[in-house]
Amino acid sequence: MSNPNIRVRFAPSPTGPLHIGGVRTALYNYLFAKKMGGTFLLRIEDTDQARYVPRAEEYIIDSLKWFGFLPTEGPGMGGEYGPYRQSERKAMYGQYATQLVENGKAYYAFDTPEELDAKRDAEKAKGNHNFRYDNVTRNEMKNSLTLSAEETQKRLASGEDYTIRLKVPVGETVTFTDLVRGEVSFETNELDDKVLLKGDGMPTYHLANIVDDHLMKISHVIRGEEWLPSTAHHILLYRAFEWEATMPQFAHLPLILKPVGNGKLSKRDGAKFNMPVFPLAWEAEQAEDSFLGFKEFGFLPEAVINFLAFLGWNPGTEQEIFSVSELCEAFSIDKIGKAGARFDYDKAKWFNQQYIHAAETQRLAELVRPLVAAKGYEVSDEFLVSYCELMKDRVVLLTDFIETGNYFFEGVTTYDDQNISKRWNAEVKTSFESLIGIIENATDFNAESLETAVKNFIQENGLKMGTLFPLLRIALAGTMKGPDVFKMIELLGKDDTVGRLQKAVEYFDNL
RNA sequence: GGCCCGUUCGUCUAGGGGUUAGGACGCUGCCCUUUCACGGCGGAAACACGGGUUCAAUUCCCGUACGGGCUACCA
Repeated sequence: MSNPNIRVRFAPSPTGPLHIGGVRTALYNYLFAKKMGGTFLLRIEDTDQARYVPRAEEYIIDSLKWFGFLPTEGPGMGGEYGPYRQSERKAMYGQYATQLVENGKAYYAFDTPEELDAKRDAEKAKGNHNFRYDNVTRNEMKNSLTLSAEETQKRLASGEDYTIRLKVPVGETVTFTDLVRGEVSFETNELDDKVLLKGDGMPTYHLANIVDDHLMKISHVIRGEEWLPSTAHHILLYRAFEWEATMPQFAHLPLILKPVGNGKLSKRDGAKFNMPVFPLAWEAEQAEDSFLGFKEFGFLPEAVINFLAFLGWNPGTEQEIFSVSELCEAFSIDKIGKAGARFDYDKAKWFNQQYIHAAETQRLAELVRPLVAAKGYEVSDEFLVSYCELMKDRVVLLTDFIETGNYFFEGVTTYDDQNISKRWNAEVKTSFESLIGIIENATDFNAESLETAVKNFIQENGLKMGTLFPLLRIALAGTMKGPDVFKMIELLGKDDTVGRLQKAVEYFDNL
C-alpha cells in the first residue's frame, strides 16, 4: 500500500561519521515511511564548507546500507526532486532569499562577523549577557532596514559581503503542535533575526531546510530535539513564503544521553566506556578521532536496530524482540517518549545475544569467517559451521566466537592449574589414560557414541563422572568453561583430541 | 543568564484519578547441567519535592528542585 502524500527525509550534515543518534533519527523516519506506505529520502546538508568532511557522505550511505534501510531517493539514488545535495542547490536558495527581501520578510545585513563579535563583547561589558540580533537591536545595526535604499544598493553593487536575515515580526506568538510533545509556543520577541543566507552565498540550515522540505514535498519532519527551539523560525519562514498550508508536521525526538554523567552521548563516550557509538569504523588522521563501530564490535545490524528502536519508543506491549518488518508494522509516532534516554550498553549487548541465538548458524559462520581469517586461523567451512553451532549459545558479540573459543583454533595455551591439581593423582592418571585409549579406539567417532563409551567405562570401573569429566574438559580446552565435552571431541576429531589429551597428561604430571 | 522541553525501579519503559504500580536490561537466589552458557522459576528495586483540585492523586493544575536542549554568517 503506497501513499504518495507521506514523504520523510533524513538530512544529515557530512561533518564526520554518522553517530548513533543520527542512525536512530534515520531509523524512525524509515519506520514511519514504511508504516505509512510513504517515501524515505536522503538529503545531504553540506552547506557549511568549513566543517565539510569528504568521506562522510559515503560513510552515511554505507551505514544505512549496513542496517538495510537505504532511502529510495537521494544522491546517487535517483528521485525526481534532486539534486539531493544542498551544495548543488546553492543558486536556488539565493533566489528564495532575495524573494523574501523583496516581499519585506527579510533584509540585507552588512555587519561583519568581527563587528558582531565586537558588539556582543560590548554588550557583555555593559552587563547584557544576552545580546541577540532581533527586532529591537536590528535598528542599531548595519542593514537595509537602517541604511538608505541608495546606500544599500551601493553596498550590494560594490560586491561587499552581506547576509540576508529573517525579519522576525514583533509581538506575535508562534504556536505549533509537535507530534511528540503536543502544543509548543514561542514569543517572536524572544527570537533573533536568523541569518538565512551567509556571506559566502550558501544558505544556513534554516533556509535550506525549509526550501528543500517544501520543494521535496516533505510531509513530516522527524528530527532530534535540538531543533525544537528553531522550529519557531522555521514556521515563520513557511509563513513568509506563504507555504503554511503545505507545511510539514513536526516530531522532535528525545535525545540519547550518556550512560553515566550529564549530557548527551558524545563520540568521546565510546572510548571512555569501551563501547561503540558509531555504526561502522571510521578512520581519521588522528588516532583519537578514529573509531570502531557496532559492526566491528561484533553486533548484528538488526540487533542494533531493535535496540535503537527501543531507545525512546516502545510498542506499548511486552514484546521486546522485533524484526525490522515487525517494527515497521508496530511503529507509531505517538508512542515516542518525551524524555531523553540514557544509552544502555548492557541492553544493546543483550539484544545482540538474542539475535545471535536466533540467527542461522550458516550466516553466523559467514560473519565469523573474516574474524577467523584475520587471526590467521585456518579451518574448513564445515568446521566453522559446527563450531558456531556449538558456541552460539554462549556468545554475546560475534567477536566472542574467536575469543571465548580460541582454544578450538590454536590449541590449549593456558591450563586451569587450580582445577587440575585438585583432581590429578596417580590413580586418576591410570583411569585417564584408559579413557584416552577408549577414545583412540572408538569406531563411531561421534558425540553420542563417545559419551556412551566413556560413561560405560566410568560405570564399569566404579568411578565418578565428577573426577574425570572436568579433567577431560581441561585437557581439551584448558578451562572449565565450554560446550559439551563430547561435542567438542567430535568437532576436534580423533587426532587432535588424542594429541591434546596426551599433551595434557604430560602437563598435568609436571604441575 | 534568557527561552523551550522534560522527570515512574540503577537503566530502558508500560500505565494512569481508586492497581499487590506491569515488563525488560543489570544485580541476586533456586532449578536444569560433567563445566560455562542457554533456558525455567523466584527476589530486592520506582511514581523528584511542596502546594492545590477531588471523597480519592503517582496520574489533573500551579510552583520548586533537578535534568536536557537552544541561545553562531554550525548543523
